[in-house]
Amino acid sequence: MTLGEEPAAEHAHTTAWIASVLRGRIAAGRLTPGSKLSEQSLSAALGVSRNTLRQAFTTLAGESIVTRVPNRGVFVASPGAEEVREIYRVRRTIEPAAVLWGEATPEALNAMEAIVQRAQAAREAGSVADMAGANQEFHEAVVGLTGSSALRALMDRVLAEMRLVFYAMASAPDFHSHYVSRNAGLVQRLRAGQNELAATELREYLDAAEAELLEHLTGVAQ
Amino acid sequence: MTLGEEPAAEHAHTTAWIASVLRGRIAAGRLTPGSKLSEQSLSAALGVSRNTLRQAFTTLAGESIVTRVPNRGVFVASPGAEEVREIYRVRRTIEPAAVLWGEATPEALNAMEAIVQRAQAAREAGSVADMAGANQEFHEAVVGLTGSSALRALMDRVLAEMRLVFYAMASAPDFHSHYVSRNAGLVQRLRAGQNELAATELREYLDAAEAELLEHLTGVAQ
DNA sequence: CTCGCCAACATTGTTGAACAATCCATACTT
DNA sequence: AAGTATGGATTGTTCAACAATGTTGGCGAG
Repeated sequence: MTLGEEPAAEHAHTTAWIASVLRGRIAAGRLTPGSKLSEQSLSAALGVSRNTLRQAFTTLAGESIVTRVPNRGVFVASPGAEEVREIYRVRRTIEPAAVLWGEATPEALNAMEAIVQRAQAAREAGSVADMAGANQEFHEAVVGLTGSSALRALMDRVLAEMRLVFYAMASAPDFHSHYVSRNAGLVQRLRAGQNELAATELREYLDAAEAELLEHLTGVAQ
Repeated sequence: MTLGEEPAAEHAHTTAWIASVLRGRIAAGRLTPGSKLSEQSLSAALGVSRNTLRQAFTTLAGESIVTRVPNRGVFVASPGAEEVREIYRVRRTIEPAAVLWGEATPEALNAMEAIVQRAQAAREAGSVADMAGANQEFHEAVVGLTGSSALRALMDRVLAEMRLVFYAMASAPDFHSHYVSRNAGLVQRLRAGQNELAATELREYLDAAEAELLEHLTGVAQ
């Protein structure tokens, strides 16, 4: 739990294990955007060969969690304004499509409503992290309506990049709380079978979120 | 050295180079679905170390062009019925969304129309390969309307998997020719600003294509 | 004093060999 | 003949080395 790495738990795929460890550290904010991941130090710290670490790097680079600069090394991705725009291009495409054409079964809607309630509870408790987590879970559930694992994986990557955006921002504004009630409204629309209305509202939602994020991003940095 | 691999042109990123070579061979059908990619033979044939070949494998596995079975090796992916369903879940989500909400600029429409004409010419010339290629290009252009490189990359992967499906089929039916005229109609709808109609027609289009493919697939194999 | 060149250093990219772990196939035992 | 044991082959991982490239510092010229 400290800083040491002692697991040494022989795993089938050491490379996948290492990749997941790094993914977790980045997601948890222990490795901030822009940090350099030195092969030498990391291989020593994790107790694996430089070679397997390298393999883990290629998988993480494939997930665009990490960027590779030739002969310079790998760095934790530090998304800027352009990356944010790209993120919302993706979200504005697949999320409304999911609510419009996805299979909103009663079970799926119940699960989404449960997530919304968890987000509301977290908001009232003042736990920003939990609220942000529940919010991301909600949007993942939205994409899950398509039933496609590939789209879900893409959304995972996009949300991971979103987390990096938040870590890269100096000041962390109250970004999620505005949107919790909108999520609740979205579920209601879907329950009523008003999919088209839900889709257009979600697109406006995403437009607003992107604008807010971009404003905060360009206002602080660059 | 079987057939011509002699370049040995020192490339900046050997691993990326090797990955693209394998990608090309698979796309060209020289490596058919299910084939085993032996580390020993391939590393010798390509003139690279087993270690770098391994790294190239991880990138290809990330693109799901290749599947890795622990302690058994890597094989060219051989998509079955379930994979086809997944492919069309993705396509049925992002392609209609692209025509519905994407920016169909005049230049983009002109480019799409040019692709359609190339497909028609190939059909009349009887060149199935060219027609199939143009058809895939068309759908890539459709996704390109979103302006998102990530969605475009996803579509690339999906189309690569589609190619594997065709290679895996014993008999190659005339699959694409039915749909060339539909593509032309789609462009017309977009030119007229009838995006919603275009989207619903595209969804029906994709439904029909999936059904036809599944029928041929389950009829022949399994 | 500043600018540009140059050499030493550090890091990454790639290779080859080695060993453990696992799977497959053959041959052996009962 | 059926099940089991043994051997070989392939993959997974590590290590040590070298080549290629980037960085850093100092040096001298202007």
